[in-house]
Amino acid sequence: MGDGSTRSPMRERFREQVRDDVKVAALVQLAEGGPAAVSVNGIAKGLGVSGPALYRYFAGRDELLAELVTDTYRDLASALAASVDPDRGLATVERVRALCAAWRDFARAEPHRYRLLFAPPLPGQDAHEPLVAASRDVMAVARDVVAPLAPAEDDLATVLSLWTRLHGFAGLELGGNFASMGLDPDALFRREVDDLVRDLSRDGA
Amino acid sequence: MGDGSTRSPMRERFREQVRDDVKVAALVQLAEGGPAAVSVNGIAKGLGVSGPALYRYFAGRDELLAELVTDTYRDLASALAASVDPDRGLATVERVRALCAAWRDFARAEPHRYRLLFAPPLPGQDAHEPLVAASRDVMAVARDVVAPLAPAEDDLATVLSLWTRLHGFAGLELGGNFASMGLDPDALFRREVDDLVRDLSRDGA
DNA sequence: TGTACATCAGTGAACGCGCGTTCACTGATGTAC
DNA sequence: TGTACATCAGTGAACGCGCGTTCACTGATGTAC
Repeated sequence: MGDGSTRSPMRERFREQVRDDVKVAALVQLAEGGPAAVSVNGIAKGLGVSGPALYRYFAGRDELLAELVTDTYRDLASALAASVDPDRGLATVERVRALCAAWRDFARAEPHRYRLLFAPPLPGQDAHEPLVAASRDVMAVARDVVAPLAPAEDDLATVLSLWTRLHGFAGLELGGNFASMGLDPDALFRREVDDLVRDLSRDGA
Repeated sequence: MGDGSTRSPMRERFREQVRDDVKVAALVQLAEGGPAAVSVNGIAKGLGVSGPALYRYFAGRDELLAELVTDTYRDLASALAASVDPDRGLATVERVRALCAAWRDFARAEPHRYRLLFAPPLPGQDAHEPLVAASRDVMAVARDVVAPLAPAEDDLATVLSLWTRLHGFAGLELGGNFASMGLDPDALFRREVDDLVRDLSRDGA
C-alpha cells in the first residue's frame, strides 16, 4: 500500500499535489504554534477534508513532520549554494561573507522552519539518521567555501566553527535577545562576520 | 487567594516545600519529554495527589513553566558567578576561559533546562518581560569578566559576541551534531575558546 | 490542658476540548476492452 | 464511442487517550481563647 510505482501517472500527479497542499498547511500551523501545533486533524479541516483522508498521503503525523525537516534542509542547502554560486565571481573571502549572510537571511525569513532543524527529536532520538544525511548537503556547501582558507586536515573543524557561530547568532536573534537589549542586530552581525573572517584567514593560508 | 503574607509561618513553610516538590517532578517530565510533556495532572499523579490539588500552589501550568525558566536563569547565573569568583585568583584571560567552561558545563549537565531558556514563547510572546529581567544577571556576570578586555563603549557588544558563540556551540553539542559527525566536542570547544580569547584580546587593550 | 473555630489542603466529579489513528464503507475516476 | 471493471480518494463513526481547569465539598491542622 503506497508504492507509487504501480500508480497511474495521472493519479500520481494528483497525489503529489495534495501532499504539497498538506505540507503548506502544516507549515502555517508550524509558524503559528510551533511543532506541537502541527495537527493532522487541523490540517484536514483547513483543506476542507476529513481527518482520516490524509492517511492516504502520509503514514502519520511523524512522517509528515520528518518531511518538513528534510525539505527545510534541502531549501537551506540550495539557498546557501545559490549565494556562493561560482557565476557570481566572488573572491574567497566574499564567498564566506555571502554564505554567512545567506544563513542569517534564511533563519530570519523562516524562523519556524529554521528552528525545526535544530529541535531535539525528544521521544527517543528516532529517525535521527536520515536527518544527519539531510544535513550533509548543508555542510558540503560550507566546506566548499571554506576549503581554500583552511588547512586541509583541519577542514571539517573549520566548517564547524563557522556553523557554531552562525547558529549561535541566528538562535539569539530569533529569540529576540538582541532587540530586547536595544541593540542593532545588523551591526552585531557585521562584527561577528568580521571576526570570523579574520579567524579563518589566520588559521588558514 | 494566595497572598502569602497573611498565612501562618508553619503553613507557609509547608507550601514552599510542596511547591519545590512540584517543580522537581516537572523537571523530570521536562527532561523526559520536553516542555510539551510537562503536565499538571501527570505531576499530581507522581506526587500521589489529585490533579486539582496543585492549583493551591500554582495558578496554572503557565505559571509553573515560567518559574522553571526563571529558576534556571538564576542557577545559570550563579554557576557562572562561582566559576569566576575573585577568590579563585584568576587572571583576566583565565576568567574568560572559566566562564566559557562553566557555560558549556551547565548546558551539558542540564540540557533540558538550558534549552528551556532559549525556547521561543510561542503563544504570542507572553510574559517576555520578566524573562528578560531574569537573564540580566547572566549578562551582568559575563560583562564583568569581559570588561577589562573590552573598550568601554563596546562592552555590551563584546559580551553578546561571547554569548553568541557559547550559545551556538552549546546548541550544536546538545543536538548531537558534533558527535554524529565523529568529532571530538572537547577539541572543538578548546579551539573555539582560543579563537574567542584571541578576538577579545585584539579588540580590547 | 481542653475546646471551638477559622483556615486551608486535598478530593472527586464534571466540563469541554482536541488529539492520532482504525475501520468498514461509498462513490468517483481513470482505464481497458 | 460505449460499457464494465478495478482502483483509490474520501467519509463518518468509533476507540481510547490525556489534557487544563472549575466547582462544591470534606476533613485535617494549627490557632486563639
